[in-house]
Amino acid sequence: MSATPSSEQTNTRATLKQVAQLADVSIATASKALNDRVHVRASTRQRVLDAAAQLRFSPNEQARSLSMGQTGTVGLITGDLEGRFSLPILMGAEDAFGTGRMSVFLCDARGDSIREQYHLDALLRRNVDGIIVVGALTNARKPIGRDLPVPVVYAYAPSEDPNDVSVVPNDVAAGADAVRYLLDQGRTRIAHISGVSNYTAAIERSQGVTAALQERGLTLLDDMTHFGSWSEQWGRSATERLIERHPDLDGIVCGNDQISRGALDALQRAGWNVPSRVALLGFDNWEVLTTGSRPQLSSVDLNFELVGREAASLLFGMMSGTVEPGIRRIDSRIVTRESA
Amino acid sequence: MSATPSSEQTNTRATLKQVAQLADVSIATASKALNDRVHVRASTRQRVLDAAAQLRFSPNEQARSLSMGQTGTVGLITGDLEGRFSLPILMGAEDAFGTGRMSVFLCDARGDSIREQYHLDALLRRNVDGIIVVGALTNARKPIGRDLPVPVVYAYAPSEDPNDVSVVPNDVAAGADAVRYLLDQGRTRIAHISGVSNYTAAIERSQGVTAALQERGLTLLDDMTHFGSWSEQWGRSATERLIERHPDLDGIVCGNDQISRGALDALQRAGWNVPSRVALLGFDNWEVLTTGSRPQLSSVDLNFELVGREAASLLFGMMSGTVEPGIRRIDSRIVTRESA
DNA sequence: CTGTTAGCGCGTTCAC
DNA sequence: GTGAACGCGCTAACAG
Repeated sequence: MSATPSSEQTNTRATLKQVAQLADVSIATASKALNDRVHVRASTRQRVLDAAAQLRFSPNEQARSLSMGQTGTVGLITGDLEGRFSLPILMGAEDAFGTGRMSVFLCDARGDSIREQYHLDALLRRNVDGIIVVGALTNARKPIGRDLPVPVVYAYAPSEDPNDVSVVPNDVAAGADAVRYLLDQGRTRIAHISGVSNYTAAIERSQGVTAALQERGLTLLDDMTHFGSWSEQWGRSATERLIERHPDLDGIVCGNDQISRGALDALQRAGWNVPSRVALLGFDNWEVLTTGSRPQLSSVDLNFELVGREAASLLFGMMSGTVEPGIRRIDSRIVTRESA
Repeated sequence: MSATPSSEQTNTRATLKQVAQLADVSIATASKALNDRVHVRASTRQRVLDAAAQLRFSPNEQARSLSMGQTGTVGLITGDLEGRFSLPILMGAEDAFGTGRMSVFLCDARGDSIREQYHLDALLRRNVDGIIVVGALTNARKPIGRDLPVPVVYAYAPSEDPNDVSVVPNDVAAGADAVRYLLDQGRTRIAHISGVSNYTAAIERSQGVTAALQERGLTLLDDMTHFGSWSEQWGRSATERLIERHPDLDGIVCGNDQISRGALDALQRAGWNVPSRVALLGFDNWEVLTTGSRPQLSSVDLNFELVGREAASLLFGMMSGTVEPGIRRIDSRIVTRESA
């Protein structure tokens, strides 16, 4: 068959009209039969179904949505190049929608607000039924538009406007959980090496960490969170300093898994065993980092898939009714490996 | 304004009809004016443009594509959960299409061929203008369908059918380049620790490695490629064995960056300096892995963005003409850091 | 130059 | 039960 030396496309798709002709009924009847509407005789319905099957008919969504007013598509606008956060969220959303029932336009704005507007316009022209905006950081962001004709849910980075609907990880609780986990292991001389100091995620986790310590009348080593960057290098250098100053150090809460890797490296070079002397607990549960090291790293998983799933079902709710505005916070879970 | 306690959506979008009424012309004239067609007086055109601006009109793509026969959308079906390969490809494709001109449906089939068919059907119902299929491995895969009504390009994993159009990294050349790079540094006692033995990527890189050594009358240490898994752990254990057997080892080509990290760890524990005693070169150039270690890892970048860009422009070509079938191979580039 | 007419493919009244 | 007729929003062919 397709033995043409160069690729070409001539196949065309069957139309409802053709199905109707083949079944010898009107277009209207064919439509009713296929959509399982009432007022159509069983035998007629069967003729139509057979004809449709024979022609491998499937309805043209363009035309269908033009008359129905719903497209069955949603837009996902992300600013997160790496996809570290937006892909799990996308997958969660796909799950919530049900495979194939709703199609997702993925738009990468690359942190550029002009490109973001461009994508937004394209999505509106295409009449998406809703939009999910995924931020690159957890910092609150400006709303993507005012009085849009479709519902919008903000995921990962909440909207600054309290009248919008947002879903984010619960960073405060995650920080507190991390500390309690270490405390329950009997660790009491705990340090916190975090990431960039103006990231909401870093700040809120730090608040949770501090609060959980206070609950038990404890404080952080150095009485502060050490902010720096999200890198292994920072984890290494910060840990080296801790090693010098605090021979009694017995646990570190690391701002992410990269910092955790750096800390592990520094501890091992100093001959401090992990986890027997110092326990290590990071955030993000990025498998390529956590399962490669020896010992493997325990980590707080922020459940991005759940964030996506919740965002999708909220969007669903807004499409067919009304939803309370505000920020939803999704709980995290600790994945135990060998470092803590 | 939007001070309602719960989110709702009532805004509706302006239609061409409304623009025409406001400008006091017929719908057809309005259409011509907005689409910059001929046969419309300058003053009339301006009236229409003003009206459109005032109503913030933008055309309904559903209706437009229904009459034009083109939707301006493409589908990207991927099986690669992590997005390690498909996201750069997606970004390359977006670039090639031009932001906003073409919208991309992202479908994650998760390696499940049933889900893949489901997504394919949905894309066809939505009348996408073309489809890019991104594999999870570089192994050749079965065509996604026969005689589809739209052009298809396979990226990363080529189609088994030589009449299809595929774009993949050039793994043989990448392997050869890696070895030549080490040879040019004066390394001659080179080992190759690769990944899973039935991955085309692993096999082809190995072929390139062997061939490039042969060019200079050399062979691999142990006279073979060491296959295993794509993990740090495998890199570690394989390297430990090499250290025992080959005190003259001076370079390792690692199947990916994770193996490279593992090798680095083993070498450093043995007190073998990198790069002065042993040079290390991996594949993939996954920054989170390569820039976190000390020394930072040099790596062969397989240029996934270029793969995506090429796939997109081939798709473009097929949409508006004809394209030679077959497999295109995209060249890699070596990113030099500190390990080689 | 402009307006009228006729589709694109489908869902949905409303007569018959 | 069935089918003709209309509309979704827009573009294209033809008259004026």
